[in-house]
Amino acid sequence: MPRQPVTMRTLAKELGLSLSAVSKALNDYPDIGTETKKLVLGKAAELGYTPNILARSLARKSSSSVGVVLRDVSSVYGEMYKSLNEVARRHALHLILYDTNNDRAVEKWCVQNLIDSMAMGIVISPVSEDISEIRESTRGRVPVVFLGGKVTDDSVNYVCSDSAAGTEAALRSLIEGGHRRIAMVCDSKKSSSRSGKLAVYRRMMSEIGQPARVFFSDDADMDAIWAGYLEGRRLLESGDDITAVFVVKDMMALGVIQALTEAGTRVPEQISVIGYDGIDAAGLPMVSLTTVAQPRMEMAEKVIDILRRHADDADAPPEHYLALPELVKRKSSGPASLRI
Amino acid sequence: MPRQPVTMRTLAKELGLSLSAVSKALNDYPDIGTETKKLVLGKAAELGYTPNILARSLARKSSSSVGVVLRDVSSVYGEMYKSLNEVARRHALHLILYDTNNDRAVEKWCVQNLIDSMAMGIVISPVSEDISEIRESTRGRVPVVFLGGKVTDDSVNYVCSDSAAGTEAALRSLIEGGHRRIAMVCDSKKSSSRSGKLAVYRRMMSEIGQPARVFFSDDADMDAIWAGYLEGRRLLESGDDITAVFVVKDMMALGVIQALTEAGTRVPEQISVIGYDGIDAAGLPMVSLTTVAQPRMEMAEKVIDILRRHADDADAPPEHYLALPELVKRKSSGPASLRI
DNA sequence: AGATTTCACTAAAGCGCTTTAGGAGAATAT
DNA sequence: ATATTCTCCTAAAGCGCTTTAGTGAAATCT
Repeated sequence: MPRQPVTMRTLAKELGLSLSAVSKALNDYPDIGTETKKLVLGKAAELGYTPNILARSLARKSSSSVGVVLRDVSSVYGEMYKSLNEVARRHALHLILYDTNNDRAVEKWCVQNLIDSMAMGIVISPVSEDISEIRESTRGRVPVVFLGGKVTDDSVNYVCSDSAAGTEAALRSLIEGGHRRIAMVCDSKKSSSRSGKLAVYRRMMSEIGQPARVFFSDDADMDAIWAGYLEGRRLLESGDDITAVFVVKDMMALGVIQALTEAGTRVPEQISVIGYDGIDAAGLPMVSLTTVAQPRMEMAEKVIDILRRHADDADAPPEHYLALPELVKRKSSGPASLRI
Repeated sequence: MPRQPVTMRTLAKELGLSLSAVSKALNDYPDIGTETKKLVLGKAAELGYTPNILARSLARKSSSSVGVVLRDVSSVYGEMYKSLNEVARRHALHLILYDTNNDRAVEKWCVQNLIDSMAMGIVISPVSEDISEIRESTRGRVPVVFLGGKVTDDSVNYVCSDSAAGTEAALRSLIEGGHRRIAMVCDSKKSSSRSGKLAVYRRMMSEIGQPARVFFSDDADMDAIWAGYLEGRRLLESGDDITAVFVVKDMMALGVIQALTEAGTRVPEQISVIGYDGIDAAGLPMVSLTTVAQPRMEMAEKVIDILRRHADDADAPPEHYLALPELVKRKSSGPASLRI
């Protein structure tokens, strides 16, 4: 028999109490008797009462779910979802995950939907650096945290890894390994310079008295691994006798490696490769990519943290968090002395 | 100025109509005038009205969000999320994704939460094959589709790949490539035999007059890649002169390959390896694992399909869908003649 | 012309919960 | 003894939408 759901009304009836008394007991209000509270809680446990989240959210005008809007769930940020989910669960929050597939229209739809579901917050890795539309539709209604280096507008909340520090760590490890002719492979001119990776590279190259050797892949729509592959080939054809290369994205780094090994260049014996992101695949034994990994749990915690603070106080000042990434050394890089 | 949200009441006031008229206009009811409908729709567009999803769901007693409860989001089913999300969006559905981390308590919490949010449906890759608890809490309240081969109880809905067909395709390709001494690596005794993979293997081995060479890794809590690694070593130590191996999970296959290459056995020249699942990583150039890939889009469509049908009609009979997987040949397998 | 049907709309209850204002009774103060 | 404060509870409005029952006017039928 499909007994019908037990609501607050059921509890109230059973105990001869008013609805408000039950509500107060369940929500730890101050003006409720200790005895009554016990009674209500007992009955609730007995009847297996669980609050209807929808009704509660509607009445409270804010739900307990946060929207996660990603350009591509099969990216680092998708992999960060696991951490995000765990942190969220600890705070009894629910995550609604959207993959916008890099489509601004879809992105807008997702954001609107989240607003209409009275989401408690939105974390988003936006399609474009132009976030005016997102700001427009979320305007004051719901706190937003931008994820990843795409947005570093100080008037909004954002969490990303400190790419300057990460880049420096990667390059320093190469330089300390004796490398001098170090190339850099970037995805897009804009994002690499905005995040500071490019600037750090330029500075460090000039510090060791080397020219900057930068390879740009500016075709946004290309598969990252394939983009990396093309740049790997260009790098080989450049004629520069490069001994190491720093790639701004792991996926592209895999493409670079592919191009190198295909041309008979051994990694890391002839050329060391370091990526950036710390994707799961980098850790596979047959991949074993040295990479600058982002501290996922830390970032996830910070995201939820900021969201909660801004949910409590709509006028809280914008917050920014730069997580310190960690260089994870694997088999794709080594000292320059490996060279024959 | 943070103008306050425009609701149906706003529209009604502006147009001098009743709330119900507005609702009917927006929801395509039959008993509403064509003119009025136009007026309402026009005003709605003008004021940028969007319905409050929470209120709607509460009133309708069913929401437009489906819960996706996965044992591990970084598995094949996590990778299927992208497809699921796309199909869902086409039907204006929202996906709430949970990672249970293989914990039954967490799983229960997730399911309960979905019920309390009046989810329109739940798709779940359950922690355990004992789904009594799940059935108990969802009992009639919400349609559930089980994902993956763990559950094949005909009294519930499930969608998974036809592992018998997949296994047959993999083994046939090996046999046609001239292989005879073919081993099989399984994760757990139960799941491999329940899904039929083991039976097919046994049958096909006997058909070519070969003994079954099965390696079980029964430690459930082990990292799949490491589990595969161990079985790979056992396989080498077995002394059997094996030329090919079929592994029931891609992640384990990667471990097997790792063990083989580490021992100086070349893949596929000396031993061919075929996995099962079709995870993204299998397609990476440096991995290039031959695998039995599940048709994600097709399965996603079927899942949503079943859910929708059962949401409309609570008494619809249970449905089962076996998707035909496809053998994707890559560099980890080849004909036996490669052997020196 | 009167009875019946159809059309297009409104009123009002309800979904399950929160929250504000207020009230009865007991405890303390004057 | 009355006035004041607490304490614990209730009543009722409200969140934004859906949906059933009902109503007056126009259209159709006999």
